Amino acid sequence: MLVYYPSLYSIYLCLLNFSAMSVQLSEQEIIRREALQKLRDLGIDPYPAALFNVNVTSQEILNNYEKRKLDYKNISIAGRVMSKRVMGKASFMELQDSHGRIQVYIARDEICQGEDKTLYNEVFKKLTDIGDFVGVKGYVFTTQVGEISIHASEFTILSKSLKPLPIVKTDADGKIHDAFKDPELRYRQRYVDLVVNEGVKETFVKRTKIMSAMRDFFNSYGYLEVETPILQPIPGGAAARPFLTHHNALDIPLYLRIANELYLKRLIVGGFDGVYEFAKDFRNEGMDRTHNPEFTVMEIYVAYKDYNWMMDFTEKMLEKISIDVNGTTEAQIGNNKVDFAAPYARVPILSAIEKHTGHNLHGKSENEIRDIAQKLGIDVDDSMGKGKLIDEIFGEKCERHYIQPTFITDYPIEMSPLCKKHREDDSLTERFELMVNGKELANAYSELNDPIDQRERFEEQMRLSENGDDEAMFIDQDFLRALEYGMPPTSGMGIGIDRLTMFLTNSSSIQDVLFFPQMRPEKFASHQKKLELTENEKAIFDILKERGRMEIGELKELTGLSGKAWDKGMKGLSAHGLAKVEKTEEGVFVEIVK
RNA sequence: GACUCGGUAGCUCAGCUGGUAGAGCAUAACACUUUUAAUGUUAGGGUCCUGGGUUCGAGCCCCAGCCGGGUCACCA
Repeated sequence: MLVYYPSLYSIYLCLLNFSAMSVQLSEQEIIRREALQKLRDLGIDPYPAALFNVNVTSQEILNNYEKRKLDYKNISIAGRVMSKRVMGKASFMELQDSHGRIQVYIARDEICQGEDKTLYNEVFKKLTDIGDFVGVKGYVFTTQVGEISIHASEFTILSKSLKPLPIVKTDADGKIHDAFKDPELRYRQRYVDLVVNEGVKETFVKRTKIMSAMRDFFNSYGYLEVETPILQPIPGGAAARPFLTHHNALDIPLYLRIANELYLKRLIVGGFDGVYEFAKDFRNEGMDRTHNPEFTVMEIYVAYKDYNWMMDFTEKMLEKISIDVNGTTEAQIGNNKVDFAAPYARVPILSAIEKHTGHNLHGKSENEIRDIAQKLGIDVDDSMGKGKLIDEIFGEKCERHYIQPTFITDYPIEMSPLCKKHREDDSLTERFELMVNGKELANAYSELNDPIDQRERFEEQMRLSENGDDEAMFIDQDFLRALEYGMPPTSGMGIGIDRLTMFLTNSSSIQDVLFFPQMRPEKFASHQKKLELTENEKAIFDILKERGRMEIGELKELTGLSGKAWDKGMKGLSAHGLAKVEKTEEGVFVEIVK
């Protein structure tokens, strides 16, 4: 996108380049920069280059020390200082490494064996801040109040932190105080969220485990993990609005993929038994608690299978993933307890509708269905075909009832242009969606491999497109050519990784399972070197320039500014360092600063 | 896109239907060699999101905007 607008692009780079501008520092940031200089003055590099050997993690110590005390006589550990409690000649600090936190005991005469106590008195007590990375060597012991701790014999600064972290404290009852929970700050500064909020890392570790459990499952069947293009000349495989970009050398438009289905099927045409891809897809649509413009979908295609086989496969997969990740098939999702143990109920969509509305739609015409939808209180319009109407009815009246994993099967043909017709009813397709907690989790077909039927379905999509449906699919001629060479009967399945992660980590927002959810770019205060005065500031400055120094009331009078405008103007001028207010016995004077 | 809630110190938040900006933690200084939300004493720290308006006077009221959350709509 940016290449279309070079001027915007340069403005954007300018915004990003905020570090070059002077930034106002808080008191605490200034103090930390001073500490940095003092360390250097003491001959200590606050950012040493050498590696620091670590031979244990906090978790290992806390788990194993009681059982194997002798193994922890000579340990070396590194991490961030998360709290400091100084008590004269001895102190405690909490050290946080990638696995957790452990308390460290630092006694002055232990880390300073000789006469020189600088390392303790200055470096540790005064120049070490919360957030600094430090290395500690020593042995593990248990304090009088029973906390497993490290007794430090050596203390090393590994990296100085210049920006104070939010302080989150947990009291004796486990109650969290001053939690860092402003969503904007948490998502924009995920690094801080990860450091100070317990449990955030765990969500992301689980996300990765979900993907590796899934990968293991597929690999155990011998299926091949592949990569297909993200930049596509025709965005196919789903109905959605794509992002558009441009390739300079080829001078062609390219789309960011909305799905990878058509490419994976080409690989089945090419002779692979099973292929799968964890794909970042991109859709240029609204954002909310469950939608991010880029998201991850796993799609898998297996030759010589149908959607019945895929249901068995999918439920086995989810059962395994749930156990691998959470140690149980049960998952708490909001107020619901969901059990991922196979097998799952299988309900044809028309039966689901009959059950929850009392209307049997089998063999009903489009108009009859439209009447029923209206009776059910659903907004309908003439552009909606049979498939869309059924989808609406299901979405409004049925979807929310399927809390436990349930395969909803046999969708109407109009909604599924890439799916094979049902073997028993050609108004339906061999498709299922897996519903969990009232939401769609996975979608699968017996893939359409009849090239002539596929061409007709695409042409039907084109007619929809001409009727104004801007999400109808494009015709992908190369994909049709591939099908004409022949694709074996194939079943394919796609599953939303973000949504699955939300379910298995009980997260209510997609932003909680994405490290960096999309946000409007942050504006950084830009204190340009070139001063630009506001109208108010100028009015005051122009008068003051003439006189140099004058009584404040008189100056205000002369400017003719309102109280607020005057106040803003004066504040602005002092902030720029152009004017100074001085209080003397004769009164209050404003002076221009040279 | 609509509605709604919020934006005040580094962080978490108070702020009386308008009158000199507050607390806790954090920070600085002093004391303290097994503490643990360490403690005690003292001190400093503010573009009250931005811009207008009303007013003698606005963190507070009015208008416009920016950013975020929630709900709904659109959308798989």
